[in-house]
This record gives sequence, structure tokens and C-alpha cells, in this order.
Amino acid sequence: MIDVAHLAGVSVKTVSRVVNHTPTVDAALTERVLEAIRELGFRRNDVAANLRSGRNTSTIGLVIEDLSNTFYSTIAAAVFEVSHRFNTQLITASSEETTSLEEEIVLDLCQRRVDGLIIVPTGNDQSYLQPEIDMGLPVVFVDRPPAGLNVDSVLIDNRKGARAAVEQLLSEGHRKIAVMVDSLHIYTMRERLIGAEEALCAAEVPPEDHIFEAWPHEPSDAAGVVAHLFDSPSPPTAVFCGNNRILMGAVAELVRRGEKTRVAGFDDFEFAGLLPHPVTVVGYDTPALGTLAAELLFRRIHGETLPPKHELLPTYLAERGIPPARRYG
Amino acid sequence: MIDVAHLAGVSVKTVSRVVNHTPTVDAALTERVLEAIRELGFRRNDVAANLRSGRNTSTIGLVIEDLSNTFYSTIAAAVFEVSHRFNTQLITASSEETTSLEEEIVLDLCQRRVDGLIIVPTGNDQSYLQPEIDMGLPVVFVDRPPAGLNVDSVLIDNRKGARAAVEQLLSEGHRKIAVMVDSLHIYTMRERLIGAEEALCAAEVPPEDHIFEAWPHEPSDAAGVVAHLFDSPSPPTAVFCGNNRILMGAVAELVRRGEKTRVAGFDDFEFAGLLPHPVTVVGYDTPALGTLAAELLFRRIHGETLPPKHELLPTYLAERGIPPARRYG
DNA sequence: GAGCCGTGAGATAACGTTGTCTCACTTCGG
DNA sequence: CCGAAGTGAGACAACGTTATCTCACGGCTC
Repeated sequence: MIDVAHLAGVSVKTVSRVVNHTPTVDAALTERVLEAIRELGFRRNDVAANLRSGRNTSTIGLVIEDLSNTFYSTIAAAVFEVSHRFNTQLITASSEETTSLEEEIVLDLCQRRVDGLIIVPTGNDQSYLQPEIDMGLPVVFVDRPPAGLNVDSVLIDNRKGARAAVEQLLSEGHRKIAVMVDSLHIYTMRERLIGAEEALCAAEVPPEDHIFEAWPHEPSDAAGVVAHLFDSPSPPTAVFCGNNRILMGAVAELVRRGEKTRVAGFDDFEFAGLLPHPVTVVGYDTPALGTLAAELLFRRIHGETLPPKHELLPTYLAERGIPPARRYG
Repeated sequence: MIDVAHLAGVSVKTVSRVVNHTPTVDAALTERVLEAIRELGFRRNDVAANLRSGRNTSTIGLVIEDLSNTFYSTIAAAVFEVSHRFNTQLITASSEETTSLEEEIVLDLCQRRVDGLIIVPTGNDQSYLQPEIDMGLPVVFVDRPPAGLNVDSVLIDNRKGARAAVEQLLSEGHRKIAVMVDSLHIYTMRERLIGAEEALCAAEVPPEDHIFEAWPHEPSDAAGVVAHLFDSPSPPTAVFCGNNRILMGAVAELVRRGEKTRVAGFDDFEFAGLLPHPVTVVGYDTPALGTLAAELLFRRIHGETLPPKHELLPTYLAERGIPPARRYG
């Protein structure tokens, strides 16, 4: 910038003014400065500008579990969209379901002075963030609530959604329903299991017919669980899957075996309509999770103060998968 | 930091030394400083540290087309993994297939002094990056080559992959093959179209049987194209789809109509195995695209100088989709 | 015991900008 | 023609760190 000022024969401050589009600069000078900038290929150093001005870094952080999972990348895309609307860049990081990694990443982002954080928490304690929050860092939790903090969160009504799906199965006469969820360390899985259990209890299904199969993580694990269930003497007549990947694994195995078992599962996704087996899915507005969280975050970043907000998004039931009549072969 | 120094009764520089784990600090002093840091909740400002030290910002930028697309989010996840290995944060941004947005985002990232950039280019001219590259900014292009620059790129062998798929269809006796690709503004689509054409020419399929259907972008567009093709008097007997979303749209429509048309398409993905219709896919190692690009980038960031490298990843053919015998219904 | 060297810590300047203050110059009314 | 008000531009300090230089101190050699 000093070089530019020299070349244009003006003060450094005037270059700064031109770069920042201050309106009170003479047109001739502006032109000279711009010319010098072009000639030298000068690009303002935002790091320094930010340091001096004390303004925001125009950067927010998003910490999710796994970027390659459709669910999270959809949220990331929605957050990016909002963030771009506010001229803010987005640092994305995967915690890979590891508590220590989550804390490491979050604190790193704090040191970089991001303007705010959106977090899908992995660990069971986020109190390490309390000092930052006290010092004014806006934080919004998505998909899972924080532990040890009282801040904004945007969640899905997991319990009601799971309950509705299982009630649907029960209303069709199914009594032996296998419930497969991922690890109960995950909040959403606990909630969905509880919702399923509520439905089973309300229908007075005897406890010995509550089949909880734990805890497939990969689709192939779910396929293995299904294989085990259907090799048993009295297999279930219906299956409820706790998330999209379990659903995919289960469907793959059921189709492989030619089982016509009734299937329901959590998560609706672009591809669900093409599943080779009818499925009742619990859907919700995934982009809305990201959009709401980001908009809430920016309201806080822009200084709005309101008590912590806890959004709970509704779910819907939908029929997906190819109906038998339409299928190839 | 001044406050910390005051509380601990040491100089600011000593606090800096403690924070940076300089080994030459007396243990007692270190303890006093750490205690003060804890008490005040001090967190080093990386922005300022970076400004003064002139070191890297430990941040790289990734500019892709659409974060919510499986293909790109898989790349993003791979890039994140490498980047995390090098203690670097990742700024992700979607250009949404818009030239002006791409340039805006890239230049913003330059101003933020990222250590390097990984770009899936959208526009047909990246020469705006030349000054930055001349000043030492490492840049790697992924999936599509840059225009107007000679820098590293990591691509897939689109042409050979498409050619192999269409040759497969031809070898089975198909002559009327519909080729559906997304907009020819996209490099990969041009290449895949050329590959398909090469195969058709080599097989001496008469030009009037080269059916090129342009240019579905959304799966629903592809479904519409299929509907139109199969409402015509002499529909094709085989279909080649230029990417995963076109494949999904086409399969959905073919299944809806009960057509048993032979289908091949570009992109292999986790869900392809569950498609309700047999499909030959052109696959490749998607994470490798991201991993290779990121590793190349970090070699450059760490100062290695080599002539621009152009990686071309091989493709494979695979059978996906549920075979008819296994299907439900 | 004087000089030398190694070690640990502080003083000061600097990184690349922008905020604040100041000042010269212009314009305009009386 | 003078003074007040307005306008455009420069000087200087500051943002929160770290690099460099300096210095005090203690232990060592000769």
C-alpha cells in the first residue's frame, strides 16, 4: 500500500480511502490511485484491515459431523447461502463424531475470531464454550442441543416424528417391529428411540416384542443386523430405521433376500423416491435447519439480543420408493 | 495479552513466549502466566499473530459448484481431511455455476490471504488469477481444467470413461443410443459427449442415429427428456446419462413408464447399488480427486517447486442397480 | 577475581491497515 | 475584503501480536 501511495504520489491514507470507496476523494486522485493499484497488482490485506478496524472478520464457522453425508452437506449448503448473503465466508469442519476433535476445532475457530459458530455437537459437554459466549460470541446449535449451555438451537421434532412413523406401522397391524438406530451416544438417536418406544407402549405391545437392535453405523452394519433378524425363527414384520444410512443398508439387505417387509425410516432425501422398495419416511425441511440457524446467528452477530431461542421443526410422513407395479423386471 | 502480562507480573513478550511454547521460559513463570490466562479467559488472537509473524494463515479455500451435490461434498470431505492433517482450516464456497460469483469469491479469498486455493472452475477464463499466482499463491484445479492458466489440475479421464460406457452398449448390439448431458458450457460434459461420439463413430453408427439430447440440468429435466424420447415413434434402445443427477431423473422416468431400456451413466455413488433398474456406471475414485488435489496444494504451500502437474484419474465400469430377480413386488 | 559466555526476560519496533486529529485550501456571506 | 464554514488530504497512532535487539545475571575458565 505504501508502494501504491508512492507511485500515485499520494499518502497511504488516501489509498486506503480509495480502496474503501470513501466518497470524499477527488476523482483525479482516485484515478491515479486505481491506476497505481492496477500496475502493482495490489490487493488489500483483509487480515490487517480487520485487525485495525476491529470490525468483524466476516467469517463464520460451521462444525458438523461429516461433510460427505447428504444431510450435513445440505445444511452446509443452506448455511453458505445465508452467509454469502451477508458477505461472510464460511469455514466448514467435520468433527467426525469425535469429542476431542470438536473442541479442538471450535477453539481454533475462536482464536481466528470468527463472527459466530454453528455447531452440530458431538461431545456431551460444550461448557468449554461458556467463556467465549460470555465474551459475546454468538453460537447456534443445529440438529442436536448443546450440553451445559443455554444458547440458541434449531432441532427437529425427532420424538414426534419417530412416534408417528411407528404408529403408522402399528395402525397397519404390525406388532413385531424392529427398531434400528445408530449409537445412543447421539441425541437424535435417543430421541427417535424414545418416540418409537412411546408408540409401542401406547399400543400396548408386550415388552418382549420391542426389538431394539443396536447400533449400526454404516449401511453395511444395518444390512448385517437385518440379516441376523431375518435368520431368526420369528422375524419382525416391520422395520423402523433411525436414519438414512441405516435405511439404505436395511433396504439393500431386504431386497437382496426378497423380503417384502414393511419399512419405515427417518430422513427423506432426493434419492428416496428411487428406493427399490416401498418406504414410509419421516421427512423434514433439511435446508431450513441450516437456513434458520444461519439467520438466527446473523441476527445475533448484528447485535440483536433476545433470550435463547429453541426452534423445533415439524416432521411429515411420506411414502417413498418405487411402488411394485412400476418396477422393472 | 497486556492484562495477562500485568496479572502475572511479567512482560507481554513473556506471555507471547508461553503461548507459543518457547522452551526457554522458566517453569515458575510459565505457571504464573498460564494461571493468569486461565483466570482472564485469554485466547490468543490468531489474526494479529498472523499479521505480525508474516507466516501462513493456515487457511485454504475450496471453491466448488454446489455443496449440496454428493460429488462435490465428497471432494470437500476429502480436502478437509488432508487440510486438517496440516492443521489448516478450510473455507468452502459454492460458485453455483456462476462466472461472476466464482471470481468474486476467489478474489475475496485472496484478500483474506489464504495459503492456497482448490477450485472447480465455472467460468471460461481464470486469467484473473495470474497476478496472484505470479506472487506465489498455490492453486490447484479439480474436475475441470483452468482456462488461460497453466497450473496444477486433477481431472478424471472423462472422454475415455464415456467412450467405454457407450462401447459397452454398442457391444451389446444397441445402435440407437440417446446421449443426455448437462450444459455444454461444462467441460466434463463436453468431454463425455466427445467420448460418446468417438465410440459411435468408431462403430460406424449412422449420424442420424446419434441422438444427443440437450441439456437437462435438474433430474426432472432429464425425466422430461426421457418422456419426450419415448413418446416418439422410434425411441432409443439404450440411454447414456452424462452425470448422476441426469441418471437419477432418467431412471425415475423409465421406471415410471415401465420401460426396460438399457441404461448407462457417468458417476458411481453410494446409492447407485440401490437403483431400481440395472445400470452400468462409469465410476472413479471421487475422494481421490480431493485428496490428490489437496496433497498437491500442500506440497506447493510447503515450498516445493515443480512444473505444473496434470493428473488424469482413470475410470472403471461397474454394474449397479438391483437385478430384476431380486426386486420386491 | 576479571572477563567471557550462555541463559532468560524486557524494551522497542514492526506487520498492513484504518481511526482520529489536524490543517490547508476553497467558498461564501456580510 | 475578512472570517466562518465546509471540504479534501496528510500525519500519527493504534489494532494485538511477534521479531529483534538489548541487557542483567549467574556460572565458568584461566
